[in-house]
Amino acid sequence: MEELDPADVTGLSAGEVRAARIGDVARLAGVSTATVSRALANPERVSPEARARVNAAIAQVGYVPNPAARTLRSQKTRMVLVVLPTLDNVFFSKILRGIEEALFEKGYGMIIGDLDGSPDKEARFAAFASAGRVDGALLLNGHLFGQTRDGRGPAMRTSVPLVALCEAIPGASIPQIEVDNRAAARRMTGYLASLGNRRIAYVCGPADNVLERERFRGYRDGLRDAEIAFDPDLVLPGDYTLEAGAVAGQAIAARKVRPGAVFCSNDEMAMGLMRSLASAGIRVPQDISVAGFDDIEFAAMVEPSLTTIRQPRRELGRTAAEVLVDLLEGRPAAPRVRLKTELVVRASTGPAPRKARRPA
Amino acid sequence: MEELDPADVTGLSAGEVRAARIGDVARLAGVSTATVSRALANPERVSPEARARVNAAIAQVGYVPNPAARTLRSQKTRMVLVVLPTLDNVFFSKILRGIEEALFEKGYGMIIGDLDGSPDKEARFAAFASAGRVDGALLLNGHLFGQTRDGRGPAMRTSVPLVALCEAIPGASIPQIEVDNRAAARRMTGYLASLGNRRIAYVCGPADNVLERERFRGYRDGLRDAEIAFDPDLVLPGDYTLEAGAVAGQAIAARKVRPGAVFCSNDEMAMGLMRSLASAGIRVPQDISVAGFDDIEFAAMVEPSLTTIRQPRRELGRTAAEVLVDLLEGRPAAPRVRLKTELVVRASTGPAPRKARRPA
DNA sequence: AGCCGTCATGTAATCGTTTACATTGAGCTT
DNA sequence: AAGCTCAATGTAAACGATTACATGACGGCT
Repeated sequence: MEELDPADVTGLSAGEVRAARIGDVARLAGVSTATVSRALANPERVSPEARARVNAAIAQVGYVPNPAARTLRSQKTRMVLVVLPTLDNVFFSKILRGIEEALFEKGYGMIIGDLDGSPDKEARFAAFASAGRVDGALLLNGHLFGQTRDGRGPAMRTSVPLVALCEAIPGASIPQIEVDNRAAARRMTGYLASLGNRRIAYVCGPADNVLERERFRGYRDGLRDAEIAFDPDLVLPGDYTLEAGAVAGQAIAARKVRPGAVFCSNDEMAMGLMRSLASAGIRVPQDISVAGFDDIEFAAMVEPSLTTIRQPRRELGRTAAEVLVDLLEGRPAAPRVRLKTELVVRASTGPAPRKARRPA
Repeated sequence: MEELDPADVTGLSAGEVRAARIGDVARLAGVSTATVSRALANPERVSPEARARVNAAIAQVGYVPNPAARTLRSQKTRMVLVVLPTLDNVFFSKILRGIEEALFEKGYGMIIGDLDGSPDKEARFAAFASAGRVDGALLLNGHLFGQTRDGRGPAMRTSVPLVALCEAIPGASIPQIEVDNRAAARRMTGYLASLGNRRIAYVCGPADNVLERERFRGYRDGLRDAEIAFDPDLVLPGDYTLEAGAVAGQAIAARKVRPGAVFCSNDEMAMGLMRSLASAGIRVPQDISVAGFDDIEFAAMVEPSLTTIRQPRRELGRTAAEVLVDLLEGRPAAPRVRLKTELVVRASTGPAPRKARRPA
């Protein structure tokens, strides 16, 4: 263990009494503040000699531009607000990481807005954004950000560039980065059918969720492809939590005639469901196949490991951040990006049980 | 599905052409800008009549103070930087949520700094903080934030209030909010011993991690309590990831003489380890008991469910944020807070296997 | 030689607040 | 009635950058 000087343990203490300002640099370099500013923003507009003197002066006094002054004058914050339904969900963490990475590279900071199911917070974040504290926002929720119930956001004044992720907003005129949820769900349903299943249950996410609607549509597409009639009794409610999956699992376990496969709209629910089935003595995949969606880290680690749809989460975040920055810096931005998914077959799915198998 | 006007889908468009300024409010209310400013910051310092007129004017023009101007003048940003090792870890998400919650209530915003193992980023975040973009910082990493290798942070000028969480920094003079990792690990080790185990393995976190050192000490304390000699062969390296746990599990499975219990320094590793053991046909808890640390959500959902130490993660975040705000607003701040942990016994631990049992 | 465009630089206005200091008048004291 | 205090308000100077506009020097062209 290294020795530490408690007085300087933060690394943030000491040094000059007051921070150097642009004027200090200018004086030291023998130029005007305008030249210093230009040397920083447009080096090519300043003579090499002046530039060198300015850089030397900056290094000497350890000048760091004051962001508040910059923002006040230029109206640019180099900050992005990221609005998400909840921080408390592994699904978002990797996306966030992708966002953070990309923003960091471009010199932007990230401010997190955790909605946490509260409309209150939504309004406050919207006000925050439109008060000019950020240059733009990334929306990971499918709602119409900043709209009040009466359809008129009173705090909204300035137009803030937005990019939506994950839960595409239908008809919205803002760029959207998404995964083809519908096609992926269709593919998974088809795969479950190909195992010999005729009774394929579906555990839903929240009904008001745009992304969920897409997945559900994909499920129905897949049934149609396999010429299986849609059966509302095989659709169970859920809300993307482990608990909801557990509840759905209990419901299924309690049934007399069970589905041969259950497609859960996300991995957490699939895991909760498998847990309930195990408690009820139902074997996966011998008695029932279970599939999820998202491919979170734990999906490979549960017993049995979970068949699921892999989404390029980090990529999703990166791309969204890049598109937003393009937008912010006046470059043409892709209006809509679709990223590919992948069907990951693991141990939680297998041939349909005999009795549930499609007759010849 | 509700009908949307695509033109106003963002909720952020339209309205007045330019945002109202304090001068507009002042003119409308028939007072000076100073009075408006005071009515906002210290309502009791203006007459009730003036206050009423100001409030009416604010409502009428939809005035929102410009944060950059405010910050420039007052040197307060009402922003806090949260530095963490990685966003990509469920352990942090609940802490973050607690932080976000508390900060939000106090009217502060949160900026995320994901270190992602890069010293580069650390320096940049430190520069960011000391450039005055935040009022203070919350450290979820055990490092000395902002110190460069040579011990002198060149970008560091101003002293930024800090509060450390999770990985306490020994000898540091900043407030620390922590869990008694050592006592908790001791307790768990004692519990495993009480099941009849003499050979209790330990899977480590990263060696340079302060919190890890505490847990390891607790493990040794626990061995001593049970009068079990410390055996270095029973200590396996790890880094808090699922993969590291899986590797440790393979190592253990390959041994001729196996431990009766394995205490993993976090839940992810315990889950990876159980996965490997299962693949090797070793039964948990009949052949080996496995315990984790943290009690992440998934701990209750794996098969078998995991015995672990519950940490009040959200509370941890909340408390840290509150202490920091106290510090920022000049109130006396608690120099050190210790939160209680809880031993959660689930299905992954059970009586030691016969042959491993302590003689008489 | 005179004119003009270009380049490098400087001067000073500007961004929108907060707040130190000044001013006013009302109410009290002596 | 003069003097004093205090509350309420106003005036104007910061805060620290960016940037429109002005300036001067230089070189090329006619």
